[in-house]
Amino acid sequence: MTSSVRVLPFDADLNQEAHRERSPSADTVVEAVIKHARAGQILYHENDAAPYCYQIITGAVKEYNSLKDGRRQVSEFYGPGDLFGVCELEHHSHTAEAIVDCTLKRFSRDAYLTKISASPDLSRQLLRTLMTRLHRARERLIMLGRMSAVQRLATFFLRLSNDQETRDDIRLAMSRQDIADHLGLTIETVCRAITELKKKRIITMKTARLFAITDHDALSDIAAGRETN
Amino acid sequence: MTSSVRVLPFDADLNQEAHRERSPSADTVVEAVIKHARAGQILYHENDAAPYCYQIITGAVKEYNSLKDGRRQVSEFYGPGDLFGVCELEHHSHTAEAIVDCTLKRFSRDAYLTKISASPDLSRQLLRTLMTRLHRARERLIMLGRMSAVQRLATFFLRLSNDQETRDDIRLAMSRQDIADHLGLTIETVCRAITELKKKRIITMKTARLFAITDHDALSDIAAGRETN
DNA sequence: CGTGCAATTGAAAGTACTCAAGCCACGTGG
DNA sequence: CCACGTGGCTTGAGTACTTTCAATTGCACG
Repeated sequence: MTSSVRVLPFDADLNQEAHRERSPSADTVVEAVIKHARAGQILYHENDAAPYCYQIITGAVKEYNSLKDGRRQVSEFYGPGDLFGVCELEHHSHTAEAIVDCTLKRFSRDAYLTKISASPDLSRQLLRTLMTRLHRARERLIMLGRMSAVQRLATFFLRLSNDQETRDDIRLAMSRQDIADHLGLTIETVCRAITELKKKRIITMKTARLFAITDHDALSDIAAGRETN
Repeated sequence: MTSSVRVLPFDADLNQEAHRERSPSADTVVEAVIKHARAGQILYHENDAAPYCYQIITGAVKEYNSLKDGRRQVSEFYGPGDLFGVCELEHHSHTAEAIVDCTLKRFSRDAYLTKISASPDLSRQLLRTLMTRLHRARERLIMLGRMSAVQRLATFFLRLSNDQETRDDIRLAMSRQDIADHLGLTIETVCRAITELKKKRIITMKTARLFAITDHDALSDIAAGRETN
């Protein structure tokens, strides 16, 4: 679920609507160990040495940075198939935490990178992955710098919807707080934005963590800033 | 000047204060052509094919995305020595525009990337560069998502100061509008934030485009959110 | 010494935030 | 089986900060 950062083979086009990166098991490249993590468990901290990277089998993980005042910036959510923990230098640049119970493949980051850099093809692919991630981070810059609360939420929901196979219900693995930390908002503002979308009958909340997009076009309009008041 | 994205050799440490990437002339890698650009000239547009990348000899360039409503998000400013236009896929993901008259080296992006991916060492370096850029983009996410106007400006000024050799006066190549577009603010808010810093005697404006940091510590405090009202 | 654009300042409006209270689903224990 | 407590979510009221709109000032240039 959510934004994928899968690594091999890389066949997404940056200019496509849904630019996803696909990857087969990372253990086709290096040997992996299966790990389990309970909800809330931290896989690694910001500034920890980075011996391993991970691929999610089931569950969901958030990656964030903490500020001294306790606020957090969630840079990415990862779901089944997603690979994370590779795109850093010797030390992790953020904290990774399971948001629900997870099953993960863990493998050596060094072995992986060595394998990668030995092959021009693979390194080209990893380069592309990084470029895509960079591109996305910059898209998010626009979001945080220029979009209103409802716009951000609409954009976020659209991405969830894109990343998901089923066209219907969307399950939120993350809490309101996590969403707020991702969108650069407070939890209250997220709630109010959700309420606004509900009132306009653009989305329907079945439960707090399960909803459906009723009017996909209207949601796109809002995300794009073409309000159809 | 400003945030450097130099490519070879890469010896910066991500966890250091000033994480700069150094690079000798890019033409040590592939042959280059000298180009001139006048202030305001666009080097390439968002979504253009990306046959070339550039290295600045003199002058300054801004890299931005435009929104349909005319607003812009400036993702990066580049100055002498900086290399740009490499870290994209087949198409440029932003527009590059000279903000003052520039002298540039232009060279083939393909040749450069091919050369790079042929060498495990070089590709490792480019990987590092990309990882660093990604890290910076995520730092900026925190800025746009969580910081107040004055905090953003303080952070921006500190970065300018870090990137500059001379400890004293800092010249702004970019307009207030450019700064606003970079920080996710309006031009008026940028002015007011500058005025605030002036009033607190933390900076001194010699002219609108030339200033000095009078109280470096206070500026750091503000940037970090430790207001010493 | 005008002209024109960039920068600055002021006043009013808007949006998100803070603080605080209410709601709801769920699990625990009487 | 129900009261109670807990934690996450939602709503309300008031505040703070940024934006918007509208002048005004300042500076470079002809």
